[in-house]
Amino acid sequence: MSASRTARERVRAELIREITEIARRHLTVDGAAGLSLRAVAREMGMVSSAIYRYFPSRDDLLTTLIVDGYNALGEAVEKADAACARDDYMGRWLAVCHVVRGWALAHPHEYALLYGSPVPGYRAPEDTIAPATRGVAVYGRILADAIAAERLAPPAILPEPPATITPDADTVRTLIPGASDDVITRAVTAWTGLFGMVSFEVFGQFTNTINHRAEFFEHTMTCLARLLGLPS
Amino acid sequence: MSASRTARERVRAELIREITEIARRHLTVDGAAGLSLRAVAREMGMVSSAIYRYFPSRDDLLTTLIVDGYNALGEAVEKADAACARDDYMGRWLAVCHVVRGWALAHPHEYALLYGSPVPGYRAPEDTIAPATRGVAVYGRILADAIAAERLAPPAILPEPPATITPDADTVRTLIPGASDDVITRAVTAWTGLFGMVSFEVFGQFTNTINHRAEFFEHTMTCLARLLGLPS
DNA sequence: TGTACATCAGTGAACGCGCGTTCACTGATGTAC
DNA sequence: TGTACATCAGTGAACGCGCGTTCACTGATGTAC
Repeated sequence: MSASRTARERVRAELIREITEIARRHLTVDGAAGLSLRAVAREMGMVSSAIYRYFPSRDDLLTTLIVDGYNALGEAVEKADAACARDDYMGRWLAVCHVVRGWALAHPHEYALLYGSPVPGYRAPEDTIAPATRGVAVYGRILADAIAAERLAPPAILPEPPATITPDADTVRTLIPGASDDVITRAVTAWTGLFGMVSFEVFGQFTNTINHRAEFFEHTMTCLARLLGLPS
Repeated sequence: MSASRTARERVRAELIREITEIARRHLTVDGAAGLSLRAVAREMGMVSSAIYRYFPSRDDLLTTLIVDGYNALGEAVEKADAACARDDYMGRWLAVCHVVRGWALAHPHEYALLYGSPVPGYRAPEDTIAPATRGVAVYGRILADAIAAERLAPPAILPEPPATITPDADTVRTLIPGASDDVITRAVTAWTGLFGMVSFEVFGQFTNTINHRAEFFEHTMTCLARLLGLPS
């Protein structure tokens, strides 16, 4: 009966969900290198070999965590953007910044998994690429919208980028249609600036130095937006 | 005899050097989490317990590697800066950027140890703080020199930072005497921008996107310098 | 509706591995008289 | 200069632990006639 097959499959899906949930929690305690199938199985009340009914290997579990992480962050970014007025480009950018920072602080080890040092011995499969671009796609749309509305006015304080980088700019341009090479490089600068700031905070580089981190972050993100030429 | 004590001590110092060298090489293969005293001992041709004559624990070895890493990078930064004309502030900044990037690409795992995700279960002792500031101290001196020579002219495209961050700015100001809160926040933005860019490249975020990385880096670092107001 | 068969989940033991750290010990190297 | 003693380096065995993965197996759950 297809109804009962579904029943079995639903239990199966639920268990997969439970395993990843536990694994994710273990991640936040021991980091990626310390993620252990046996420990997860123990917490599931299963014998360690039973996990292999659900994940063919430890690396597969890790891949699932990475994909889930990108999707969780990507979805949060999409929602934050969607909650803003379409023509409030600065507001949309800041909303994205805040949600990235908030998510990273709430899930530091997951953030480290996505944007920190690569896990030794782990090679990310193709499946991780698409979810990884969800967040940056939103960013591209904000800029593209601003360009289309002729509201992007980058201050003329910078030299033109060298023509060498045009092929790379073309790649990025698929995310920000209509952007000049100059805007593209500014956009990459701002985006890496966002993650540089978040990484410094999450990885502890601001300890004993910057303490009013929310305000600092807000202001520096505004700086980057101005470099980009976002209005207001 | 004090000469022979020195002989013994020199052998000892040499062995410590050799151990850290091997450990550093293992780091570049397996990452920090995979650094193993036993593996190092094996390569030294020693029995594993012999290592304990030189390092009281694995964490101590790790601390040594971190301190050495900060010192190596710090020294490289100092030298790169020293090789520039004192009043070529832009040149000095770019020299620092290039040496950070070059060192990170040459020693990705060491870079990850210093600026990547923290090693799970490892807590950095006080000894790592001083060497950690060597690089940023150079950066501060460049800006302070430019300010003193009245050559720092940040473009007036940014709002003033909120007064809340003044206490933090004061802390940073010990590194950049004479800087206003506005300059301080720009300086932090540029510095995190540098490390954001280097981390993205070293940790693989530019794969399949940015390929002319040296040119891209050079240009974005120039952008950040202009935001800072460095001349020429 | 009832029965024979196939699928699947989970068990338990095992393989082979590596790890950090401790401890009693053997020799060799240095020191003090 | 020679000898008794102290210091130190390195050994080898052991403790107790955890890991990923395989494999033959037992039951339970579903499927087809």
